[in-house]
Amino acid sequence: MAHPHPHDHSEACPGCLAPPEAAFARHDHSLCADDVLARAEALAAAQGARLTPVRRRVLEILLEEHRALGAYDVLQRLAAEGFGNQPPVAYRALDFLVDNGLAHRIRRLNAFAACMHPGEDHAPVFLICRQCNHVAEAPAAAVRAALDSAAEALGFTVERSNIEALGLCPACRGE
Amino acid sequence: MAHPHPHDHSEACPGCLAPPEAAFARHDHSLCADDVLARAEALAAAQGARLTPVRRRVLEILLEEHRALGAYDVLQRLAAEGFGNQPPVAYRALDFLVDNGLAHRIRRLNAFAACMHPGEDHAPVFLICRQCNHVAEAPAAAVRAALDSAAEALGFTVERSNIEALGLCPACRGE
DNA sequence: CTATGTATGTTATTATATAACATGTCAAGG
DNA sequence: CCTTGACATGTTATATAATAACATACATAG
Repeated sequence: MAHPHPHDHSEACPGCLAPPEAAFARHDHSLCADDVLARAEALAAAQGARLTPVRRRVLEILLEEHRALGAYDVLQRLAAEGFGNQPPVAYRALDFLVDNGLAHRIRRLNAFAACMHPGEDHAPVFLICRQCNHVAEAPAAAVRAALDSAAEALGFTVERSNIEALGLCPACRGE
Repeated sequence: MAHPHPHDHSEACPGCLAPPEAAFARHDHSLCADDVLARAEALAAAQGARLTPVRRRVLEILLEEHRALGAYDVLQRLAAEGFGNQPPVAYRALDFLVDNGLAHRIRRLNAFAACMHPGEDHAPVFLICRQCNHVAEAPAAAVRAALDSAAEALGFTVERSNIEALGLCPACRGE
């Protein structure tokens, strides 16, 4: 985690949490990003999903940024790089990533974030700092279990869930 | 719960769960609605919040319907009844209700639902049936506790949260 | 090669939400 | 009584987010 690197971020890093404790701590995000990208590629191959240039690029963009990005933010980046500049271009790529477990949609923000645990079949919980807008993907098997059992008590079967929390990250809390 | 009443619904009822088990069961929703409305009024008075005609009407509309309503759905109803017919009219009333704990926003649906437990300081979890679109507000102290502890492990303080699950309600699961 | 499924490009439209300012209402203090 | 200030509502306009529908390209199995 302490490593010389051309792309060394000075801010806290949002979604990363190779060790969960590091989610909001300063660290070299590019290492996570590289790792995630590699795993995403392997995963896509394994699933028979085609990680085409646009899709891959969108994932890279999500990984670069230290927060969730709106579809139109992504689109702007794509357009600047010679990809299509119409909304469906961004939405299609984002939908693909979400459908294949490579990104998450954060409904509270109308935004998207790269998944930091592709292929791990995790139950993501998002912690959104209202101050600095950083987003962390927290491990939440326990939360998901509680949700399942609350639902089961009512005879409801959970297929997908989104669990999002707004609050203060450690850094902003300190101030 | 088995009671003669002019407004006796034939469908399952969404948000109600005086006993939680009844959430998706058939029951006379109008009793819940009346009760909730009365409690909402008391609550508003206690908080010094003004439950004006539009606001009250919006709450009634939310209580009538057996699912979450979009702001524009509500607006349409309001307009038909002689209230303003511009988006801010609906959004302001809805925002008021949400801010005062009388309604919830369901982000997955871009919609709003009346709170079935006004004033109880509950941690709402929403169960959304993808088949019939009914929405239930489940008790979820355990879920919220799990979320808090997951967040705390990362040094994150949760202020607000939205926990939503998509799946199949008992009725639709049976088919 | 060529047919077929999938991906992308493009135009247009729909859906959701808010900014900004004008007008009205109502109750507390003069 | 009246006026003033806070809050609520009305209204115009616009911002932001998402999708429908169709055309074109492109890869790959047959």
